[in-house]
Amino acid sequence: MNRPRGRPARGQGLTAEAILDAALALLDEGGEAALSMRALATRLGVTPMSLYHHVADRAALLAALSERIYGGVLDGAPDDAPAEPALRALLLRYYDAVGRHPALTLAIFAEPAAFAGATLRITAQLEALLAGLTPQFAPWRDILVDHAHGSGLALSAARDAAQAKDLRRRHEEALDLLLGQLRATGKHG
Amino acid sequence: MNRPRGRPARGQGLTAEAILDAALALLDEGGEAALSMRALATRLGVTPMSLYHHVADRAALLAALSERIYGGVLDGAPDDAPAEPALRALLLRYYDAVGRHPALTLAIFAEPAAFAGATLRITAQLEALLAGLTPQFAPWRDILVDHAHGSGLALSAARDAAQAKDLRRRHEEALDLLLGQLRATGKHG
DNA sequence: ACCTGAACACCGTTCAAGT
DNA sequence: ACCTGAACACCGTTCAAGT
Repeated sequence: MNRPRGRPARGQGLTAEAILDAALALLDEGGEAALSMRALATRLGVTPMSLYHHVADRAALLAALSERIYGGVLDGAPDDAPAEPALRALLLRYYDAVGRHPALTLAIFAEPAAFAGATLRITAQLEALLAGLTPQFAPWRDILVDHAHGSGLALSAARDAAQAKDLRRRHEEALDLLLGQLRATGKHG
Repeated sequence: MNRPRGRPARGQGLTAEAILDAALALLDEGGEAALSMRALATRLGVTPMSLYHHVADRAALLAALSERIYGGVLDGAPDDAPAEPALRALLLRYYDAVGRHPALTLAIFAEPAAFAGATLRITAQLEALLAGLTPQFAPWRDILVDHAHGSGLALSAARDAAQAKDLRRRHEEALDLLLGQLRATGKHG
């Protein structure tokens, strides 16, 4: 394509924000394979190399997306709420984040470098809440996180919105089953 | 490279077996990114195109690997054993398969076509065993499978064999915690 | 500072040709 | 039947050059 080279005349050039928006859209639409630096550049109407002025490389792009999506999971959580409803709400927000962006989640699983920021903070918050409910917080932390992951990823196989809603309802029931067990264990364990 | 072209003189040419062995080794050593058709061909001392006479494409290769690894999980399970120990043994064999080949597991997650054979049979067997233990088999099936996945994948972050062993012990404890809850639920639920 | 084209070392897969 | 080289349409990333 014959695009003018050099810096564009006006100030509205490429931004990290716009790159992340487009990258997330590619990921959501076509899975990890669809998110290539070249496809991303094409979608933004730019050459692939322009991207490297705003993100270090593809791994950093995934890490930034992880921060954007999973960072939001911890926002808006009142810290004066009782532990159990707070735990339940946090887990459902996490499940929803996984379910909305399964390809991102899978990509992060394979990219240990992206497993640094928001996901660790979520785990820490989870542990803090669990510590107030049961002495055995480590196994419960794993069980609950794994369940959110697996159940959220399964959401991507839903045929339509109705089935997705049904899956979410069943996830919520299973979560309540687990939280009921946790409550029983916490009391006499 | 100057390799003789055409069919090799003796009968010991490339086999699907040898391709799967090498593919699994690449996957285990370097993750999904390391398993390219070209790297696989190089490791086997062959041109990339030779592979296509034995496997349809990369997706079929992953599906065949899935069948090899997860097919073994169901083998050697006596069907006259009581449901609970049979369930426990099946889940631990599944966990071990995931833990031994995390990259394969992750690759299959992203490749819906590979989610056909052995994994579905494992789920079916799990459901059959659970049906004898609790009326609520669907949520427990999800909880137990998700836990095996998550915990097995976490195994790949272990620094050494000692830590891996410790993680496995903790997984087993968490599994027994869940099975204890399941037993309690089954009785009065 | 930010964008460009050209280049390098890769991919998966198809095709026509060898034996 | 099974292997080959050449080709096509892709990758991520680096570099030197433009404005």
